Amino acid sequence: MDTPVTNASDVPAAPEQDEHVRTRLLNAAVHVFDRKGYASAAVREIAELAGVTKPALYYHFGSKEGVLMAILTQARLQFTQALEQAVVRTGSARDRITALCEDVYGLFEQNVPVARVAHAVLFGPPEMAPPFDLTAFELLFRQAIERIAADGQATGEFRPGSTTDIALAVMGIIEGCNERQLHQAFDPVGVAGVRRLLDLLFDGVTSAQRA
Amino acid sequence: MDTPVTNASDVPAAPEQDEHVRTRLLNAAVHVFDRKGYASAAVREIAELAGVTKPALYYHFGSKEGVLMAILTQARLQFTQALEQAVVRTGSARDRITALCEDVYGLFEQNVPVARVAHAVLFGPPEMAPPFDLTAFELLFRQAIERIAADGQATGEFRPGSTTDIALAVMGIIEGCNERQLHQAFDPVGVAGVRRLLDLLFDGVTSAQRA
DNA sequence: GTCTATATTGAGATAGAC
DNA sequence: GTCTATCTCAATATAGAC
Repeated sequence: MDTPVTNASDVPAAPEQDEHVRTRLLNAAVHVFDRKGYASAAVREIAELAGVTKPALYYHFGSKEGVLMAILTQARLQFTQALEQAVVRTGSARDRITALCEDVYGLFEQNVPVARVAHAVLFGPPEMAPPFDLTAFELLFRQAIERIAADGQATGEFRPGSTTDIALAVMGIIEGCNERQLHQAFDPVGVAGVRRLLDLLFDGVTSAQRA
Repeated sequence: MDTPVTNASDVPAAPEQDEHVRTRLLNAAVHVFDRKGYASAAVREIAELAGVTKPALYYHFGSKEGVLMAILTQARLQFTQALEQAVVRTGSARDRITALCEDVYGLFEQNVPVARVAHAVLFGPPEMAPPFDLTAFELLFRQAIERIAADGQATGEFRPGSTTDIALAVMGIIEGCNERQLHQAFDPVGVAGVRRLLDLLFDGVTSAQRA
């Protein structure tokens, strides 16, 4: 409220908030897209939430679609970068897969609104938003698991078999956990739950392994 | 095309199709909702696809929302009924769970458009459509698996542990398989894939079970 | 860069004839 | 029950001042 205005040289008057208008618009858009859905979201509401008016939004992003594209581009970059960093690890194949999955789960946990918007676009109708490839994340994730699984099979830690099947099983479990934190009506399983479910997959449900 | 018109007593003129208007509207709505999404779907397009005009739709369903509700109500009934029938089975716990999952996967496989619409509503923004409880299916599915898993633990077929964890792992794998057939860009794994992934969970990924 | 004011289009819903 | 014609309103986007 009564913060003194610093007369920095190239900083224009931003009396209320330090964030740039562009950032405020993006945050507001994520919030509104998340609650109303992209199609039902009103540009007016986004602008008001950001404390500006509609023309400011159109000045920065060109269109409502442009706002969504900016959100998705940023999210895709952030997620893939975090995934690439998480891939390089040492230890047993089991521990490496577990750590990777915990990272991915944590990534969703700390970005629930963006993840929900991205999830809606990924699984939403193709004619709603223009084509935006979000499968890169899925591919990166799957190939990382497949590579670790191949290592595990080479050392004898894992039983032989299709590494793609292993990756699909792991990703299914993680996807299930992620959807439980994306959906309001379900209780999130938490990181501990992720580890328990993965242990189940590694060790098996039955009491005796078959031939 | 050239089917002779039967002059049934109380059947009004339906020259082109035998289906009642209500059914044609529902099918058309599923198709349009699936492609455009509920919010972006135009009532006019639904009516045209069904071969009628807008007032006919409003006569039968009252509103665009009413059409969606009719679709979801019918889908929920159909899915829960099929699930209840699939639960009662005999054999080992492993076989019962596998058969149940194959049934659920097949249910989605044979109703992809409806499943996509339902999935979009379930995971879509809460303020878009009025609240419609689709979690009943999830609950029914989970409890069925938990019950079978408890049986398996009682007979010693399954290792002791949380039956909820077993259910969540199984459902995650199935949900992953279902999403791969709901999404256009992924290759469906098929029923054979479902079985392979479940085998992986039952037998475990590692070569030796730990204490 | 951001505003006020407005253009323009499209969609949900309805009135009333048949 | 289904149609033609229309109402009403909200939403994207823009023009032009400052």
